[in-house]
Amino acid sequence: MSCENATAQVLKDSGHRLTPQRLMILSAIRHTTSHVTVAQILDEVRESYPYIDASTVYRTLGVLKKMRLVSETDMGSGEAVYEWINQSKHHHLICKSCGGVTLLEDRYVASVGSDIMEDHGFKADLDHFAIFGLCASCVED
Amino acid sequence: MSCENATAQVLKDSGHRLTPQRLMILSAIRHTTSHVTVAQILDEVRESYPYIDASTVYRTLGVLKKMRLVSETDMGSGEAVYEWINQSKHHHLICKSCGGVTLLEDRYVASVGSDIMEDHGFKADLDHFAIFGLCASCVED
DNA sequence: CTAGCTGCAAAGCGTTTGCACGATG
DNA sequence: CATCGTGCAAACGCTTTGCAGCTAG
Repeated sequence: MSCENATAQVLKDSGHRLTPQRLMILSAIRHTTSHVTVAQILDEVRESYPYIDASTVYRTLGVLKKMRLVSETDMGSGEAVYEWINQSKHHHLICKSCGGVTLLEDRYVASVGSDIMEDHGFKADLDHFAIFGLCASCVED
Repeated sequence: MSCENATAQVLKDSGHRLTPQRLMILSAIRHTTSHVTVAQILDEVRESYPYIDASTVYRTLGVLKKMRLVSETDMGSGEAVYEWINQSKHHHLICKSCGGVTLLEDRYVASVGSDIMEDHGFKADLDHFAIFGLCASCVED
């Protein structure tokens, strides 16, 4: 039993159909440690099923987004990245120089959210943040 | 003497040419209280000079970005927004429901930057942040 | 004069949409 | 068997690029 089985059930229960394509897309998203692009999903799925179309991936991601099973983040310039929403919130530090991605625990950001709520009544969506900058090794240059 | 004169001098000093188009683009950016899109710049400049091309605007913005005179922010889905970089840092709260934009003072975010630097050696670029969520009035629905 | 800027046109990119066929429940 | 999902193709919107002519310094 693979780990995306539970998700399959959730999809089914919500009135969506379970197709091979969707299972493969699901698998591609869950079998990465962090975020994926549509291109990466396509590459992976095409290894076993070459006829998958980008529109199918986008439409499936649309469903998963609406069900809050995946998050979409625009990392600026170009493709959006998608990530499985799980219990342990985290964020990403993206180096503008080398493109490296570091995980950042939620505690760095969490307090900001409650401060904003208190002062502005604004319910900030801080589930997944992309923070740009220069990583430790690139900052030396 | 208009307020973009100083900028004109900076451009000149850095070896760039001062063209009427650039002056008009400069004016369009500075004469807004907050951020502008390329489309808005085009609209404004075309009122006095209808032949301006989008590529000219993009190229000028590229120069201004490289000189750190304007910041580019991807507010997700669609056009990037550009903003004059000035002394008073701030961020934007963008309501996903009504699209309203609220200014957020820098102090909410500033401490996060130093924390990240301390723990990860990552120099986060937090000059201008776009924070999505639900504004006070939309959160009630 | 001559490097750099412009407008035009076209291409590029990620994403969305219309449509008829096929599969799911 | 009715609906929903798919692949294909084409369109979309924002942005970038090649190019020949023009212009600022």
